[in-house]
Amino acid sequence: MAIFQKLAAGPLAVNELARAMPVSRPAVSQHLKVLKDAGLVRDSQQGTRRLYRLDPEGVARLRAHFDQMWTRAMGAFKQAAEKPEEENRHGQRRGRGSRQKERSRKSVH
Amino acid sequence: MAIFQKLAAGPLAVNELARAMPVSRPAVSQHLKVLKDAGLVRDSQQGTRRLYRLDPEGVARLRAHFDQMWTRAMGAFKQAAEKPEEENRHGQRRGRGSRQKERSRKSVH
DNA sequence: CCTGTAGGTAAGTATTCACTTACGTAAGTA
DNA sequence: TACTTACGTAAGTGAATACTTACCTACAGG
Repeated sequence: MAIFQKLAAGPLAVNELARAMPVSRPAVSQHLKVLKDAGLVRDSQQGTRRLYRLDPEGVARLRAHFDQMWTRAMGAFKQAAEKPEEENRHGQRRGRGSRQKERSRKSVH
Repeated sequence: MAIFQKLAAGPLAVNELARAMPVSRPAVSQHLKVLKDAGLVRDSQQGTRRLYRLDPEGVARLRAHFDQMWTRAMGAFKQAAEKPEEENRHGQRRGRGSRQKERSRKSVH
């Protein structure tokens, strides 16, 4: 997020980013790779340096994704608050005499 | 996030959540604790069970936080795109003859 | 009371993460 | 051609995370 926010101010080379942060340059490179894979930044060769900048499209996509999540969450929530019937007071019975003491799924150890 | 989204559909007890997930009940409890500390969910005793539901206020706060981030980022970005002068073509010179081979800050090991 | 269901918490462990150092390569520059 | 700056990537490592099992307490019903 720190990198993301710095890039918001304009394109920067890896070195410039790294110099303004408490971590090494390779660390920054690795973060940039993740951001790039996520489509949040783009890079361009610029002589021997490599300029990174935000990718507005990717950012917009992510933002939309979150917005949808909040909206969905609050929408469904409000709806559930209006009719507090249903969705409750059920579901305790276990599969008929299943005596297991709360076992895990998964776990193969 | 999975828990969050399930809760969006309405209040649920820990058991009900856990049954719908690939992890154990205690794991769910721990996540709920984190969500609660973050102000995203609230809980209420209901007989022997404990119902968890989203906390609209906390959710709204987080949402606002993100919105602000997107807005700031894109705002600054757009502004920087309009005047592509400055903010570039500078910053390569190192402190005059500093011969260190790229050292780290931090690292005390 | 005694028993069974619900659920929080402690302790231990495997997995994931974020960094670091060490190299290796490309592009400008003398 | 040799040197230097800028970067990416591999390998290794410590710390943080996300689980698991094992307990322990609270409430509800017979």
